[in-house]
Amino acid sequence: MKRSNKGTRREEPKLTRQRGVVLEVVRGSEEHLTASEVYEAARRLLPTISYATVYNSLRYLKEAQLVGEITFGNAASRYDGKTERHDHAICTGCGKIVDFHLAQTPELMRAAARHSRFRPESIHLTLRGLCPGCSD
Amino acid sequence: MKRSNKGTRREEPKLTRQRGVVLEVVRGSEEHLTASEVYEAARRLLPTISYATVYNSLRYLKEAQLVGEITFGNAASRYDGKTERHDHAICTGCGKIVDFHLAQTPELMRAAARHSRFRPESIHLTLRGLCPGCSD
DNA sequence: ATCTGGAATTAGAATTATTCTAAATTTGAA
DNA sequence: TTCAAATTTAGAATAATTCTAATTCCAGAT
Repeated sequence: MKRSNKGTRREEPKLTRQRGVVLEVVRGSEEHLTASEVYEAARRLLPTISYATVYNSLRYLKEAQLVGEITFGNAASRYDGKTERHDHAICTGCGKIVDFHLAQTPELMRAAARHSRFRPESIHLTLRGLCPGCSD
Repeated sequence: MKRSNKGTRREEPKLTRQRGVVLEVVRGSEEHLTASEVYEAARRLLPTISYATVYNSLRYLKEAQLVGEITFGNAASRYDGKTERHDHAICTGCGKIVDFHLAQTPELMRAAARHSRFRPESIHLTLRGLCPGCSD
């Protein structure tokens, strides 16, 4: 039987040309690009791609779990080619974002679920502080 | 000697009438209100208050550490009258936000700092999942 | 190969949250 | 009281994202 897929896509993702380009751009960057940065880069590979398609593709790829979306404060979302679960540090000086991995997140999620009485789905952890470059 | 106060206000906060009203509204609500909800409520207490002043006041109060700002995804910021450090769970079904307190956050912050090599300032933890009401 | 229906793409308009601007008002110290 | 600085105000401006409606693409059926 085929399951519904609300939020996450179970069926094999349909990678059109433009979605492929967007994925390639996100994966190909060391940094975490914004939608508009993705658009600029994607346009170099496929000049006819539209802004809307970049947004559509990013949403599609996110639901297919091929990219991650990072949101901080009210700033523009950034997209992440790394899909394994991980955490982020953001520099309060220059805005730089760094990935890292904390081993204790599974227990953390259980603890958070216990305290909140929520049925847990995911846990998101962000460190704010100064990156090595900004702390003199 | 008087210290500079970038981001946080050291001197005693100046509570004008409108700031007082905004603070009262945020503190007086069980929920975490958006700026526009704060505006609606504030206007009932002080009908001449403007939207811009609500935003200005929220920023001022946040810097003075009298309110907290919560941001999730690309949704509007919400404001929190509780200023002790705490964490949030957000329901992926209905959007409800619940506060809770995890004892291990100080160690967590140290671990995150070690992994990222950042000089830590604060740590933010969010559980996503289904609230009791939404998980049947 | 051609037709056809659904999905995807496109350009640009619309929406929403937030910040900015400039003028008016308030405040408080001299 | 007077004056400068801080605050408030209304509305315009900005920026990120979503929506709309028309067009194009593509896979499967004929």
